[in-house]
Amino acid sequence: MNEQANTITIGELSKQFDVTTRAIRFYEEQGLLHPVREGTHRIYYAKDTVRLKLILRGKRLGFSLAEIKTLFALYDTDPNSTVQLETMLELTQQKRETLNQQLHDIQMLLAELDEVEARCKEELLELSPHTRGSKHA
Amino acid sequence: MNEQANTITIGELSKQFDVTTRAIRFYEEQGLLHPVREGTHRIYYAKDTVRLKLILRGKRLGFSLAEIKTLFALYDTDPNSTVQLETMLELTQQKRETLNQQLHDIQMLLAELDEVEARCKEELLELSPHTRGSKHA
DNA sequence: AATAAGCTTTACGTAAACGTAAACCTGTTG
DNA sequence: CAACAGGTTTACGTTTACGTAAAGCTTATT
Repeated sequence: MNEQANTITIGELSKQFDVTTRAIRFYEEQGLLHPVREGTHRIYYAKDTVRLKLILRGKRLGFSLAEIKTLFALYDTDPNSTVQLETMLELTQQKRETLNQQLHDIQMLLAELDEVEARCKEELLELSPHTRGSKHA
Repeated sequence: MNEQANTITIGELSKQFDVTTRAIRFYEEQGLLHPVREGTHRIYYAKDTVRLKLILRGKRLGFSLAEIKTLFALYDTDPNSTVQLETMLELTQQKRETLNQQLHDIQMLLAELDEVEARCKEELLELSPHTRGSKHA
């Protein structure tokens, strides 16, 4: 009867985000997740799933787990130290630059994909002229 | 006096793009670069530097070298096969989806950075109220 | 009680992307 | 010619991010 609503097990979390339990435990090992224990078992709250979502987003952007950890530090910083706050602002600035660089890169790549596609479709038209409706060559 | 204009050595290429010569040779080993040989030495033409630029851009976006290689295949495809052209279109479509996902991820992250920054600046103001012009706490 | 499903830790294996070192060649400059 | 800068191959080492067992709990169900 121990069903604490809004908590889930590692298996459920695993299915929700389509990552292995091994990966989830590894993220914890690296200090990216801090599930509560119920006996020996891990239980995850909503805030943990938010974290996991952020981890996966970071990974999709090519960030290392270490980098993601420093990003988390931004959120978790104790807001009582002026120095820490200023350090944090520097960090956000750095990340911002990285992200803007990536934005630029993506736009370039998308443009190049456009070219390739256009070139490609042209040649397809040349290869099958006047044969409206005929699929495959 | 062997100065073929518009060709460069591996060392020069290395400096231009701030990558090690080891990395450059590794990319060649993986089939991403194909420099001409002059005796035993590698020489690079403009098209090679373009390739390297693309490699680095891909890496910044978190693509693996293998994925970058398939991207290159898009450019190099022989435009005589309808099947190949269609395969290519599928590939560009896939990459496009990945890139759009990344675009979305970046926008989310940037928004979150905005929040962190705002929160952070507010707290800095609270910590040093009325003390206009005073740096460092 | 016994079995299965799901959890736990521990530990060795692996692919990717180079780093680093050794040992050698080659062109040129003092 | 000797030394040095920069190139070459070969090969083993390293980090990251897990995969893949193995072997043993724990909890629900039969």
